[in-house]
Amino acid sequence: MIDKKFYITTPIYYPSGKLHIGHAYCTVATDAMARYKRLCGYEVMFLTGTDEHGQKIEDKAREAGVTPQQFVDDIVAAPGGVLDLWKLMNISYDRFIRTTDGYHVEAIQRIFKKMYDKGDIYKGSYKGKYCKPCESFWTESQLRDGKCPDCGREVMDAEEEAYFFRASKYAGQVRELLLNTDFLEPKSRVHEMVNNFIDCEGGLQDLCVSRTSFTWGVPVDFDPGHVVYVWLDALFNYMTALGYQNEKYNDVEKFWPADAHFVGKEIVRFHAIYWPAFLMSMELPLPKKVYGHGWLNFNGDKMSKSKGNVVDPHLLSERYGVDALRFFLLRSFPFGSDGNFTNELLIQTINNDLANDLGNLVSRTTAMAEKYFGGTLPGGGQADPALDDSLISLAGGLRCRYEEQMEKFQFQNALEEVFKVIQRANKYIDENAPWALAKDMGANGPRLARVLYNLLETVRICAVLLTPFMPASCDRIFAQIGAGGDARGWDSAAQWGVLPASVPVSKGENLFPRIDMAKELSELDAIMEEAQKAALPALEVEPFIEEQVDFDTFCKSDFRAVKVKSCENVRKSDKLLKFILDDGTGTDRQILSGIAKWYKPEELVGKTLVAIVNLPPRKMMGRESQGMLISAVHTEKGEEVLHLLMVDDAIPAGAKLC
RNA sequence: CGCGGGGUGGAGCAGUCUGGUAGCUCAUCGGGCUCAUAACCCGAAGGUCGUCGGUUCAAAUCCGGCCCCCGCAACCA
Repeated sequence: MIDKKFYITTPIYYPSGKLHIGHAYCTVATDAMARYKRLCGYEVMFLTGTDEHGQKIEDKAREAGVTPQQFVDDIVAAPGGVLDLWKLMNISYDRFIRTTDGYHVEAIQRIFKKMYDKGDIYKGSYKGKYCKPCESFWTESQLRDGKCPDCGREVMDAEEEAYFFRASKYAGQVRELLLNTDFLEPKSRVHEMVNNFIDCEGGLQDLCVSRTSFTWGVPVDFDPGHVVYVWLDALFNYMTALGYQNEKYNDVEKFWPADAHFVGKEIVRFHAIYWPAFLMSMELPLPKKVYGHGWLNFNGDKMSKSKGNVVDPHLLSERYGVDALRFFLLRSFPFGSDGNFTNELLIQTINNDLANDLGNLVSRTTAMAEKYFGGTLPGGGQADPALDDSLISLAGGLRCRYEEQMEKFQFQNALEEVFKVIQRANKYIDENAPWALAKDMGANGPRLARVLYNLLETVRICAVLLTPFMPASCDRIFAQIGAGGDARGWDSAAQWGVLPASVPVSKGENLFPRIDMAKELSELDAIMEEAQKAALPALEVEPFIEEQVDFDTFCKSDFRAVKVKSCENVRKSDKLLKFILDDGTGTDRQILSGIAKWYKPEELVGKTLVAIVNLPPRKMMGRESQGMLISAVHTEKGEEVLHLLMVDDAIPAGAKLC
């Protein structure tokens, strides 16, 4: 008997902030695969979730003034959170695991103990660098120029007691697994893993699996002070969610080993090396496949929060429809390699594939069925093999070609096959010119009915196969062409003539409205620029200078109170203001200052300011500036803000500041 | 020499493993059609496949040198 079970997972995402298009990409791919397998008749378990422990969450929660649990609850379960996003994107997960769930925590403790008892986990020390003021522990590679990446100060050697997993013991077995099986795909990732982490100098390193420097994690129950460090905690989610080492669920027998873990390329290492090693240690079967997909760049640049160029899936879903976004992600990029996300490509794909080809095909077909036959085709019809055969054979063989690509996770190619058929159908309309046939319904009615029927069948088959990608839109297509339940299934996608001849057809609203590219691009740019600004820190000040200045040097700077006698814009300059100042000497002092962006000249006249007066004079725009006015500067939302230092008008001109 | 990936008509990509007429989508130009969402269909122009050398009857494809871009090496999918 064929095994008709299928277990597939996404990574569990780290909820330290809002999820972005990259998370959506992986999840949509997994969802399409899960839906495809269900369509094929498999009993599917589709797992996703969140990885909620660790230092970063602890820190972020402290910043936000809430407990770590409140912090992750908010990001995961609150409106606009992870659960909402998956609901919005029509993600059909069967189970959602949070690593803070009680059953998972207990299971991890049992697993940790078992590995410890077996000797695969041992106590050692984690050598690294410690920054005392920050109370932070860093690895050699985390340092920036040999100093603390947070504060820039010197660090010292330190040791932290920690438990380690004896990965080295399994290095040989893992190496075999990677090199001699298709456990890890795409193949190109295999060499990267083996060369970098197994065949490297020193061989596969043991993995640190506990920490004492923070507390937000699964406690090691037999050694207080230690919490289980991320990967052991996180990776076993794929099994605890089935009920491994806990009583909450009971599906290990049924679904383990997993058929596929979809993961981003940055965590391939953990899934391809440590995960199998953990399982070997526990003497458990290994998953059948780890698939490392690529990343989406944005306009050729890596997406990152600090660059502020992350793409928001909420925004795009709301603007263009969830199905359009889902389709775009899987149609445009080969799943195994990086893709370059651009707004232009998004709109282009929606317009060309969905609006022009698919939407318009459905639209013209249903419109003609209504127009010429009142929505109900007469039975029979007149076939014409010379005209019909190439369409029918292409559509008839589609499921097979599609399946071949889907089984390899090549969504892009599977969709390509579907769209070849859709394009062929548009061409078929041209070849048969139904509008010409319709001019003499008496003579051509049966032929016309047949032509339209063939189109409906083609649309139906394509819609069945597009269902995993665009479930809601395909339902609308089925409704328009009158396809009932048995005309929507996997078997029916390989059969021609499933729709009854007299099926009721109705032209509904346009499935995918065409988008005005120029208008949309400029609006999107504006929105993203806005978002980028919002992502910048609210308030920033210059880092303090570490180096000390000796007192004598400081005293050499001559700061004086000065009164503004006049102030005007400098011609041909949009930055400079020219000040004539009373510095108490009786001789006017002229200073040029690049602050026109912040002040109007007239509002400064009469003010008492502070200037350094013994700087060497300097020419600016042909005028001499004899000193510099002192301002306070900081950055707000990435924008520089400046305030001139204004002091009490009771202070006489020329008073020295010291 | 840390490790990987990539450089193919104007743009974005496939093809490279398994040498043999260089393919797709978009954009451009010309034509057709009017059922349809100014959509659809046909045709054309445009590439010495980063570079230099080697193997071969034959190289985008195999081998070697060089140049350029990107990623990983640290909890961003």
